[in-house]
Amino acid sequence: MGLRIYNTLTRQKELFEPLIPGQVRMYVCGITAYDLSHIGHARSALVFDVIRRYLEVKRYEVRFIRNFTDVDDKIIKRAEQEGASAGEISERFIAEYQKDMENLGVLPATVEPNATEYIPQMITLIERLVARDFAYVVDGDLYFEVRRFPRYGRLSGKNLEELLAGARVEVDERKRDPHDFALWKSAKPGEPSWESPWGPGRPGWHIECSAMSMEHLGESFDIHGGGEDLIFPHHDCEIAQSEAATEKPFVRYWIHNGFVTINQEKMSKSLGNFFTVREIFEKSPYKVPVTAEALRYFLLGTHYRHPLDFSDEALWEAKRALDRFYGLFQRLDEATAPQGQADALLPAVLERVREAFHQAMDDDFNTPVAIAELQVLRADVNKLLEAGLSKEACESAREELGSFGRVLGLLQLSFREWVSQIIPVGSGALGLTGARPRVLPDAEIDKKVARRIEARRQKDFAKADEIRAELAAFGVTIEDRPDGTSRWKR
RNA sequence: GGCGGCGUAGCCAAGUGGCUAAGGCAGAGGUCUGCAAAACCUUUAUUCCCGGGUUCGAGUCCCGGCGCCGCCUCCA
Repeated sequence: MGLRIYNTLTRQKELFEPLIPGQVRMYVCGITAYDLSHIGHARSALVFDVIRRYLEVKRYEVRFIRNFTDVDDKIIKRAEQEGASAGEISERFIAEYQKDMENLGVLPATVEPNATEYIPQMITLIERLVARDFAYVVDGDLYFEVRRFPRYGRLSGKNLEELLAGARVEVDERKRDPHDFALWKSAKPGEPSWESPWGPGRPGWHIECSAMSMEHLGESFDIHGGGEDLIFPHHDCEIAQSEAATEKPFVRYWIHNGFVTINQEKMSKSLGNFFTVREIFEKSPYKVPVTAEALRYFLLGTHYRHPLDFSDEALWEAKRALDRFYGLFQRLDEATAPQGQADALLPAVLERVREAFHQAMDDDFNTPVAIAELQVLRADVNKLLEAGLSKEACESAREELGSFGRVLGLLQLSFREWVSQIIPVGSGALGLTGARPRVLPDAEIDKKVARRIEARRQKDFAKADEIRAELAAFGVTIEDRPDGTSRWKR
């Protein structure tokens, strides 16, 4: 049984076979660094993070490149607005992005190149296109001539005639075809520029990804990914210029993630309907690891190719679902059945889930099903725990859940970490109606819980209930054990 | 206008020809408990937007509607 991946190029799921057995070379289009990242960017990063992790679980050696576009019209514009240089702007937002990704638990890529560090490679690539007569100059700008590349538009399923019918293309009379795209733009006053055979200027957007991917992965590689809005024109242009230059197939598997929407509409800068990753963390009543995990669980709960509607309510629903896993972890930590009456049943339960989990992930990275299998495992382990699991069995169950979780970047915290992660009173918490509960230090809670245990021992239930209500006001919930002791959580 | 996608329970979301339509959240009843909480058990879609068709058999394939969304311009 092998991994099957939906390939945008062929519009079907295909058995994954890397060019070099045992190795995977993948490139994902990263961000243009001119502003804070929103949840849509987070989704893309997370999806490819999980794909990368799963490929590694499948024992592939993965070489994973995720780039930054650090020169571009929007960066230049922002730099003008702020009286800074384009380099300062891109540097700043690359750092902000790295911080968001770290908070989200997105693993660093093997190489995270900045476009401006690859100008010579871009120039070399463009020279090859010029030599092969795929490029022409107009007023110092260099264009790729799409008519010379008959397969242009194949990835997006478009052809030039149909594209022309769409009246949205602003026709530049100087170009031979409206869809010819810039490989090199001549410098305008005040703009960042580099020397080139065509005069000082800067690269077009598409050429950077071709140059960086080829530099790090070779002229043909396995996986190229990005958001589905990049299919056209960006990825079609990449294919055209790369294959025109090399005469080799550029990429074997094209993977595109669906959008995050707000009220069913694409989340985007231009519509202004976006949440930044930063504000999710800032407004969350929980500390970073817990918020990150809730966001991850939420984002992976929908298949990566489908649209996903974001709402704070849905986010906290994910948090509640995770609470149940961590509740199980708490009980597994306690492991109160030395005789382990149900131990013998555990291996079969684990084996079944192992199988189902991998089957789900092998089917085009079906994380919703994979998560559902973890939920089934959670329920199964709960049942066995009730029947009696030894300390060793509890540990192996916990370990197994952790190792499945690791693939998705979930379930890596301890119960204590999960549950002690409320942030003290702040401004209105995102999505939490009413006042945020004040936070009581653990020691205070332990003291009150001890007093309550004593009250219960003396059958002073009025007092016990009073203490419980008091704690509830601080967002602390009590669970009494059969042996008269109590555990708490918030 | 061209190309593509989606429409499954109160909500979210898998399933793309065949056992009883996964799983989560929310709800109801029960076991447990001093009462709770948590957990567990039971329960919540005779039915998958609508209408035809193919098939022994269809959310699943085909045709025609309706609704929503995306790409065709920068965009994860």
